Amino acid sequence: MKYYVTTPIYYVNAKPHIGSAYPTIAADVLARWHKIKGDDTFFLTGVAEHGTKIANSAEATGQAPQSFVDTNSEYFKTAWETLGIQYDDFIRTTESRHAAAVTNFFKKLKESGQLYEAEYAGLYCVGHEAFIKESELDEHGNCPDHGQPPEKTKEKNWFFKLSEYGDFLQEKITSGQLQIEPVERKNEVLSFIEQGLEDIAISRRTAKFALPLPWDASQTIYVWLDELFNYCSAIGYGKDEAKFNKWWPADVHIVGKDIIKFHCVIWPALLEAIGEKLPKKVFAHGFFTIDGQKISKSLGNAIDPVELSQEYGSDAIRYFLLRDIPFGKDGDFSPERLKERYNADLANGLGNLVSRTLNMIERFTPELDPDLPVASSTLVQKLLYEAGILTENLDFSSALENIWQALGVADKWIEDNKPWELAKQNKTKEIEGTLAGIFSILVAVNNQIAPFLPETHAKLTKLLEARPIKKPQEPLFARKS
RNA sequence: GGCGGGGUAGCUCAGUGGUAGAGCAAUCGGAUCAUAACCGAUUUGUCGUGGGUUCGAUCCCCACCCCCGCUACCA
Repeated sequence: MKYYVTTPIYYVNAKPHIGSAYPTIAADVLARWHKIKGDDTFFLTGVAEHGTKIANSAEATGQAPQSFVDTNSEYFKTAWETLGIQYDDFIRTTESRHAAAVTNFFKKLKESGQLYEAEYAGLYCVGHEAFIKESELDEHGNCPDHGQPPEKTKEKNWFFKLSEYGDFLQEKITSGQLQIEPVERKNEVLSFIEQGLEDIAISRRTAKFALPLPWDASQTIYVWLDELFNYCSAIGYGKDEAKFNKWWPADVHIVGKDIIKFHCVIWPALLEAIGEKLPKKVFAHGFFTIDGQKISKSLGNAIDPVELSQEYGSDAIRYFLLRDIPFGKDGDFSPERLKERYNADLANGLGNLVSRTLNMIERFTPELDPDLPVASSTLVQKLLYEAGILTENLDFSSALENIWQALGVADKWIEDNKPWELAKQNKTKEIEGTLAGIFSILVAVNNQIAPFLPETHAKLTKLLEARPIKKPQEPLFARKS
């Protein structure tokens, strides 16, 4: 089986923050899970580098746009490396492979007969140097940022006949050929489609730092469409047909809930227009607040995942984000909560269990051969088996909950059998039975945590495979006070 | 305004027509192999407000209050 998973491509105007790390970690876990399972897996992430905002930001720092995005995209690569993200490809929309693919894509679109030229009437804000939505205006009808009324402007653009795709999309979504999860988001998309779709302008006249429309040099390609196409350009669309056919369609696009319409309406309609298959699933994750407040530049409360993982380790960040907030729902991120989880689950839970188990084996039963088969707990087997299914269904928090319940079974088992008492009575056989059983739970748990906590998995594997078995020199997770 | 989701222990949430549960936090006890970690017990709740149906509602109905999302072309 092949498995193709993508993240959104992040806008390099800002540095990576915890919010962009979130879907990236989720995608990484999924990709690792499928790789372990033996699926032929491709995990794509990347950055979006075109647009007027980028051009303006570059100008503000006195750089050429290209060198600006060259610098900024590196921040993302560094952040992902720190967080243990093992992507298979990292696409940048300013790469020539992307530009070439997008050009092909637009030629195909034009040939499809789904494009036409028309006037686009909109509210143009001079301060923004861009069109502004009516809903964005303040109560006086002014631009909230620039305090002046926008001009009603018309410009000639190329349009895509999105309005003709309502029935098509509805059918694909309700039939499940295009899955949208969680279900709230699916309903949202369906109700949006029911209101009637309008055609969309796919080119711009005033945008800066964007790809040219292949047949009309006065227009640039609407950057959103340029960006959406990354999912295809990265896997060789129009260039390496074998590669493209191997991976497309995507098995899942992981996206933020703010961009579902681009992914669930515009994107599938465009794909249909050029005769390509639709992605199988779009999964929208929720947003989180920081200490109950929205993440915003003006509050300056954006959290740098690199700094955070220097304090707690990247595995702890991965664990926290996926365990504490059900994937698909909104949540809150606070340093206190992270510490609580870290201490309760990682230090006291997993770390301490490993420590006490290996220590007892070293002290009481150094002769124990843990590679001999033992009767294992059926409860643990069930919990871990379900954890696998939950992971595959992107229910990461429940999967981790199951795994941690298995750890609880092990702790209880130790408590019930009290190996230290048996040791006083020299009941070696009994101790061996208990400790071998606990050890087998650790082995099983270690396998299940591999996609979530890759660093810990590597450390624990070393500990569990060492012969003779020794207690860890350093705690897996040192408690934080 | 329209459509949709939600208001349950300090926190995050689950839940059913018969007067409420989990995890974390807190308190007490046990244990001592372990990262003062582990195990057990316990506490707290007018289950948003006011009505209604019912023998009985947190769960059904009505009204109201509050919060959140969507209501397209900034990405």
